[in-house]
Amino acid sequence: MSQKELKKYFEKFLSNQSIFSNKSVLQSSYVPETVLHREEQMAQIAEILGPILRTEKPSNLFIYGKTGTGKTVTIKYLSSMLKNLAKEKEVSLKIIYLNCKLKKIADTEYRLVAQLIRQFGKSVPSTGLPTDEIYNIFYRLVDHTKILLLIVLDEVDQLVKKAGDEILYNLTRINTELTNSQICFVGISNSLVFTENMDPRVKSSLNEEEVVFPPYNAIQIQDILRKRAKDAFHPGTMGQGVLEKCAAYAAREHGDARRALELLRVAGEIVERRGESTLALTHIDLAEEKIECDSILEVIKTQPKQSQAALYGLLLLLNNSNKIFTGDVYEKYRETCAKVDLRPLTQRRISDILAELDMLGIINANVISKGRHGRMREMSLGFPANMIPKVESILSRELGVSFK
DNA sequence: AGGTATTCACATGAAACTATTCTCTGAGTTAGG
DNA sequence: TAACTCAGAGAATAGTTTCATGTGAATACCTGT
Repeated sequence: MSQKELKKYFEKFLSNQSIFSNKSVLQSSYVPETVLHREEQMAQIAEILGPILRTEKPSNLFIYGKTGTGKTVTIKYLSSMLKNLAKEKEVSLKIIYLNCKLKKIADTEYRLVAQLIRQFGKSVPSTGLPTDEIYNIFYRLVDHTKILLLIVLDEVDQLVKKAGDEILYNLTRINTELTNSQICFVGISNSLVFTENMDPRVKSSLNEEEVVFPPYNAIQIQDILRKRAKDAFHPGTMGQGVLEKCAAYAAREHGDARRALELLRVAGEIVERRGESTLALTHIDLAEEKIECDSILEVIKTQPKQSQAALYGLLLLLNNSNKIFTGDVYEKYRETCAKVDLRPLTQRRISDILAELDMLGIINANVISKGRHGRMREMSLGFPANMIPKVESILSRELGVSFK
């Protein structure tokens, strides 16, 4: 491309008035100045956390609700409010928000405590210290001055799933060791049955109060979308029925507002890229397709080599029949390993990898029994057939082999 | 025919092992006074 | 003698392997009619 052409391209981009006036409003990290349709939950939480303002330790709190039901937004909103009030009343309050799902940050016991320490502005090694040492550092740090500490653990269920529930027990026990300060926990969980298979000791010490966030219905999502769209887009760029359609999509997925917002944002980006001026219904369909496709490709791309090789083997079998079984995949997998010069893993491990791919939605797997002929996974692709070429090209690039 | 027992080909679980990354410690080494 | 280097020990963590046990139903094998 010549320089002139390139320049023209950029100029076109610039002259093209964007339909966004403030795109960040649609990003998931955005905290709006009012939270709609969560009045009841806010009141409950405020009541539970209220004692903070009298420098008393409130009960530990658990918040349940599926994704996109406003848990995180609500708690972030309330904590900034609490911070301001505490400053007014001269209560020494510190609120720490941690997302336990973030890999390499807060997804194990050690890292969680280390991250808490970092929030106090002290740095600790990311590895090399024994766990109780890190706890001791934390104790000293917190107990140094009298302070009320509110720790918000988002997606705790992930943490417990990965590292067991003693973590929570240890954390709650910190309070008994402290003389000056006090710590209060707020756990946020996607799964409603999260505490069910937890150790009863942990349960009783942590789960003192709980608030449930029900899914939004279509009307409520419409309200939210309308409000955000007003801030995010220039007036007059929104086509007839677009918000309603977005809301309908999201409501179908257990009222996930985050999804609806993402849909709207991606649709807007499509409109922008095409140089069109209004967002129409067809863009929503395109956006949905794009989100779906992108997320799957992204997941595949970030898989370890071994998983990719297993998937590659599975794709090789696809041409022959629709029903694919574990043994065949393993065989093809070994062949690919030989081709790519990869040390083949045991069947045991591949079994787990296939289960993981199933969890990720890349494939669909069911365990079936063929009677005398054994028990195995019956697998099929988890994405539409028209995506196969894209997946194949990613895999051959990652693995350095070519499909035939 | 109807009922029971086998058997296949993995699934699923638990524990142990491996490799990597990182800190800390103390012995040995070096350079300057 | 202080500063520096470097190997070794110990931790956390992710990814595997090894060993052990579980599983659902098609088939083989009885049983009594």
